[in-house]
Amino acid sequence: MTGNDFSYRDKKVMSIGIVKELTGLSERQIRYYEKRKLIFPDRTTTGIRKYSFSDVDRLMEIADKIEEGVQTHEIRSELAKRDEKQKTKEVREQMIKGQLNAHFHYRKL
Amino acid sequence: MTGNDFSYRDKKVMSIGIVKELTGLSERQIRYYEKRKLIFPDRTTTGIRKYSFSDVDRLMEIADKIEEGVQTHEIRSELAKRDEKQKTKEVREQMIKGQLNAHFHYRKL
DNA sequence: CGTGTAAGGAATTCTGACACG
DNA sequence: CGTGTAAGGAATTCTGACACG
Repeated sequence: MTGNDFSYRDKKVMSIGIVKELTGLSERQIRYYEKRKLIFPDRTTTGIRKYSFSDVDRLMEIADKIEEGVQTHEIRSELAKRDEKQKTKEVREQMIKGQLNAHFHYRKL
Repeated sequence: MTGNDFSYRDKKVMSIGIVKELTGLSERQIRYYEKRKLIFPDRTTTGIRKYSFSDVDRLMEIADKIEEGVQTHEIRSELAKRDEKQKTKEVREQMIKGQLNAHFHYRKL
C-alpha cells in the first residue's frame, strides 16, 4: 500500500510513438504483436494505446525471438507461461504480506 | 554503463496528456511552470513535450507549494538549489565509480 | 506469416492572445 | 501572478484494406 508496489516499471504511460523510438520497431509491428496477443497495452478512453517500460522490454524480447525465426504463436505461449508463473509469485508474495499484517496489526482497532 | 544508471524514473517519455492525468494539473498550469523555469521537459523534434516520472513528482511538489501560496519565483530558487546539490552529488558518485574502474581494470587492455 | 503503405478521420498538442485580477 | 478559454494549425494515432509471399 505504502510504497512502490510496482512503481514506474509497470505504469502504462507512453504512446506508441515513443515505444517505437525506444524499441526501434515500427508502429505496424507493435500493433501486430498486440493483435497476436503478445503485448497488452492500456487504452485511453478515446482509444489511444498506452505502454509501460516493461512493455518496452517485452517488445524487445519479442523482436529478438522474431528475428530468430520464432513464430508469434510460439512466442505467445512462452510468454503466457512466464506471465502465469509471475502472477503466481505475486499472489504468494501478497499472501505473505497479508499474514504479516494480520500478525502485527491483529485486532489493532 | 551497464545497468540502470537512471533507469525509468528520469526517462522523458510521457506527453502532457498523461502528466495532466497523473498530476491532476491542467495543461495550462504544466506549461506555465515550464515558462517559469520550474520544470524542464524534453521536446521531440516536432516540438511535443516529453516528461519523466520524476518530472511528475516534481510537478506535484510544485502544486503543493503553489497551494501554500508560494510564488513560482521562490519555488524556482528552492528547486534550483536542490538541483544543484543533486548534481554535485552525482558528480561525486561518478568520480568514485571512475576510480573503482581505474582500480579494477587498470590497463586491462 | 509478418510487415509496408496510402487513406480518411479522430484525438492530441502547440502557440499566442484576450481575460480577470 | 496564476490560470481559464477559444482559435487555428500541425503532429499523432487509429482502423481496415490492399499488397507481397
